[in-house]
Amino acid sequence: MADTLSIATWNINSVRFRAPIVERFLTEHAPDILCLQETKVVDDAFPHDLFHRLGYRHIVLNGQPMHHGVATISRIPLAEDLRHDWQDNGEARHIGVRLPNGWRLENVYVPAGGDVPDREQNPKFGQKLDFLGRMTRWSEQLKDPSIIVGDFNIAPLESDVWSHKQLLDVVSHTPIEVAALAQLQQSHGWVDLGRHFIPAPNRLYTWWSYRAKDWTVGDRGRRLDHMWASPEVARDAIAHHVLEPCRSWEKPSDHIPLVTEFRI
DNA sequence: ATGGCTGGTAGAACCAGA
Repeated sequence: MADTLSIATWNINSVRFRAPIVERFLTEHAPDILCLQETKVVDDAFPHDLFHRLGYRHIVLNGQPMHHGVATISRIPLAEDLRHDWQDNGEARHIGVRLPNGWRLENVYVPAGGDVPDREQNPKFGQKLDFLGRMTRWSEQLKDPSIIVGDFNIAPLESDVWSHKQLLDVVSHTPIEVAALAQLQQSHGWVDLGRHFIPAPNRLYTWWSYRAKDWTVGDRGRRLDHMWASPEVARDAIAHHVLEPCRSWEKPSDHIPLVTEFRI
């Protein structure tokens, strides 16, 4: 009998503040595994009870005070794997696990990179590029069937942003970031599952700013969140969901969840 | 009109997100 595995990724912008919509998402969509970014909570204060109550008893954390933080939450057993500090500054931006079938699942929160797209004027932009460079060197060596998901903070394609022209100088869509992301993708032959299921130039966004009073007016979105798979894993991807309605839920995250279903 | 808002933490004329 064929079986399926569904994996979700969501930049939640505080897992504690967002508890009601996390519960709604898990109840309505029930992925097997949920990868969260920007949990904004130290591991000791993580809301384990919320997830246990919903049937998610396997949780692997990499949190820190105040900012950042990632968590991988599952109904099926997980084996904790490596956690990388690709920025080399102690921030909690990655956690890796192994799934029962041997796949690796990497949950990553790439740095935003500040405002100015120049590493001389803005050290955060340099850190973002260095993070991607270290990821690329890791990815080049990777042999195992793997899935990497999360908030990559880069919208690579013209159809990944509401205005290619107006965002060319805006961090997240600059040519230097797009080139760095392309190198990372090429280093393992990663399949971009979002564009596998919804090819360019179709519109595909995962983030809308909080600053607009109504996020749907003008639809000024960007595709910052991604799900990538090794070529052999991508062959088992059978469906992909982009859950835009979650952007209109009560006290929403500025990012929406993505879900991919795999045949296993 | 891509920063107009948001959350965490301190108790800010804060920081960070993107």
